[in-house]
Amino acid sequence: MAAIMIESLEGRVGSVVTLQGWLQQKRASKGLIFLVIRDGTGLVQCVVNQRDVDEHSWASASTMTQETSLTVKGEVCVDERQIGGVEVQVSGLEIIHLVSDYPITPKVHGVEFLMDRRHLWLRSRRPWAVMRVRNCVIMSIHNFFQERGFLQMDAPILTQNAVEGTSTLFEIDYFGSPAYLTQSGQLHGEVMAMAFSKIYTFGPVFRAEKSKTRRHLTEFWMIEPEMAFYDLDMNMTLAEDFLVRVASDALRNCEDELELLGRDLDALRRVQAPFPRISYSEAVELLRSDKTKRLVEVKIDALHSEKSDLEKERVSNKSNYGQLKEWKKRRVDAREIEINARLAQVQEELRNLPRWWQSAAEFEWGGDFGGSDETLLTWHFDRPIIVHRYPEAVKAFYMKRDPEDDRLALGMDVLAPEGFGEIIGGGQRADDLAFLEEQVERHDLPREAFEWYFDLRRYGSVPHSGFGLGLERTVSWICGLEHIRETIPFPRTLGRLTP
RNA sequence: UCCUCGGUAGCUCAAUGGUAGAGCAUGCGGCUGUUAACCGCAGGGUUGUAGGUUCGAGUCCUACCCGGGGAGCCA
Repeated sequence: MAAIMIESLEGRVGSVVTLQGWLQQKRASKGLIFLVIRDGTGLVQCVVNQRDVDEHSWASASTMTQETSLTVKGEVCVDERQIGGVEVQVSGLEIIHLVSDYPITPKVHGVEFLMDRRHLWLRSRRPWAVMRVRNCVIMSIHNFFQERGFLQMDAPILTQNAVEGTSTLFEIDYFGSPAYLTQSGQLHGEVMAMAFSKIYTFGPVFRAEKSKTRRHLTEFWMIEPEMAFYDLDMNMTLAEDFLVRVASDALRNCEDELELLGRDLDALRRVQAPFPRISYSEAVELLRSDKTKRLVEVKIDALHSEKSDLEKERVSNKSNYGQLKEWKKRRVDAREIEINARLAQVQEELRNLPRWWQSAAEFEWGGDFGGSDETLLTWHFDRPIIVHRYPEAVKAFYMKRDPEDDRLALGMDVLAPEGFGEIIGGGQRADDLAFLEEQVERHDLPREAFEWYFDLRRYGSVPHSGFGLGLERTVSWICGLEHIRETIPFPRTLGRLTP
């Protein structure tokens, strides 16, 4: 009999099936063992009753340890208490490989410990949910563009071009000459847009930024659509439709996964067009306004009352401690650890918020937004927002200038709500040869390397636009994750290149 | 590079300058419906490294190493 995948068990109530998988968890009492089996498509509890199985199967179930691989046979039964509503009454089982000392035990682990064992951690429930959402987001992206007639193209990874300065590029030796790992497929995307009108890239990019934050990877996947004959407004509308699609596909296909991750689904349901569009100048005003000040004050008050509640609870727990029974003391000890961890978090936020407000209040027109500024901006809205028309100095050399105000570039960023920040950056590209030549000179870029790019403006130049979406930041937002390193199977960060 | 927090048992964390502990994991025993099961017993430690202060240092001081978070930069 061929093995059945766990995800298809619901439709097989009453029939006898064979499953193959790994033991995720075991609970035993006299004459009865509960095995939770994982096969990548889901989890199912298998009940081994000593009365119903032969001696060999019973012995196997008894000795079995976490992550032992096995084949199990049994009848699918309805049990409302289980996830998926079914469990398997085991009639026989066979160990394939018995494990001893699997390092990731069913308890809380620290980040470093888990990252060092990422190759095993990926078997756990949270990574399972995240990787399934990532897969869903990837399919959603392809479907969105394919349905709209975009051509998928692969930009080169090895390149000579430094699109936004060389300080953040990984340099390699290319047969004796310097070359770089690409940090964007955009320039090559523009080439293909002039050949196919609407294209998108989907590939890895590399940034040698020495950033150690929850938003940064040195290797990540970027999606960059590029459209001939699109102006800034059309570009923004496309980005909007795109994110609405990604969020709704995730809600439709990954509700279980998102719930396992504790995601607030209502926040995702609010991702509907139109997104608020505000200009950079309006955003600056908003940052400096009393509205932002009040928002910060409300947050600070909430944190203060949470802090005093936690401290009160800690004191009252301590005062009763002596009279408690042993098992209750352990409860209190565990709760104390929880309280301490949350208090540390609250304390850090309380330290940060006044600084954030300070820097927002003193923000001067012309600068680029920092992470805290973006967070404060998104707190004003319940869905993603689009900020457009930035000062040209903070944007890339290839951005088109605003015909109505030469100080501005026709760039736009999409900021995800709930503090997740920038997930899309893009804009309308400069289509005038003389302007681009001047820009390359002003930015001190090697002119020779851009000759082929200039050709696009020599032969049938048209208005065109595009944007780049960071896949991992998007998955992070959809899943509601604290840290981007959980969104990619093998994250590459400052100081981590293994596993 | 800078700022900030941390490093104690396999893991997560406790411990006014005064005898290093708990939970989980592991092993053994108990329990026929468990949901991070529960109950009993047992083993498990060079408190990151090197110095210093002190009658006495996990705790205080100095330097270094490693890690978390943040700034800059960015998706």
